[in-house]
Amino acid sequence: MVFDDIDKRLLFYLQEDSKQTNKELSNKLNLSVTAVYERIKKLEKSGVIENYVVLVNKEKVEKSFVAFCHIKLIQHSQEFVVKFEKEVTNLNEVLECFHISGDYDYLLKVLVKDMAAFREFMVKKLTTINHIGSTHSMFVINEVKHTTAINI
Amino acid sequence: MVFDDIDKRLLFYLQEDSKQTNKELSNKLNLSVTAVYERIKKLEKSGVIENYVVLVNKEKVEKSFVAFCHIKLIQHSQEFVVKFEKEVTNLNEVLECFHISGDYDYLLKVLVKDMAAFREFMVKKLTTINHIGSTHSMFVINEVKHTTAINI
DNA sequence: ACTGAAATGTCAAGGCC
DNA sequence: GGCCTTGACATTTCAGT
Repeated sequence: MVFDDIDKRLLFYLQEDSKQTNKELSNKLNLSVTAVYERIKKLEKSGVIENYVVLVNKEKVEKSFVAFCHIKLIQHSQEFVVKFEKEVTNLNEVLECFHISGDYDYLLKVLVKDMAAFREFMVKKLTTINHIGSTHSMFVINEVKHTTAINI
Repeated sequence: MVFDDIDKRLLFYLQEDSKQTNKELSNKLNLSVTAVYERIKKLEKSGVIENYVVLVNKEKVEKSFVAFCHIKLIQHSQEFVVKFEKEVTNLNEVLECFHISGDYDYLLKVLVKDMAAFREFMVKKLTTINHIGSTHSMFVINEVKHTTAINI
């Protein structure tokens, strides 16, 4: 699918605030409401717009502790990898999991209440997954920037 | 603010799909439309619901390359830190930036088109920021899990 | 928290560059 | 092909209970 400048601006606005009405967007883009509507539908159908979601303030729901965990597997056979990835995906404390280059195999972003909850998570959940060799955790002291908006 | 089970379920649904109508939500929660409406307003006012956004498919907009960059500063005076954090925040390739514990000071999540674009980003943007000591980059081979939904 | 009603928004149809 | 106007229908929002 091909974007023009209007599509890019539209995506910019929607990534900032998806609750704007088509009327508000039509004013910003100097278009009719229907034109905006049709462009959005096209972006949804083509899969560019993947989803509409609410972002929740993690402090307000008592999930203030963010950690990144490096993980190395013992072995890298297809079977082990698939199983590990599936089990990690099922952990709701794990918001993100990436297979990465470098000394470790995976990088996980973990969100829990506090350090005690993190310890609990490591001992009772993460390290009970088989085939994990070593782990190395880094704790977030401060979140400097965090956006879901892609610059298009 | 105190949540009951209904609020938690409501947040679960909204974190999955914020485009559901209050009517659909009222069915799932066995409430009236207005009750749902009022609960959502309360969650917005209290700041639990931070924002409504569109999530864009990064492959579809030619941003398929994700890297994590560790950064160490030369010095850690207030002045240097503030300036570094401000400049990093202004880089649109940087989606996330965390001040972290461990060998490095910061961890950045960078999103660009490809390896060539990443090189460009490092040479022309990131390393032109003053006071950066050393960097260490890790490349994402595969995204195993990525969600914005917090388990409440 | 519910009902009911006004205000507002979404979306389809048809016509015009 | 993309844009506009119109109008029907759905949803949001708010007052009263």
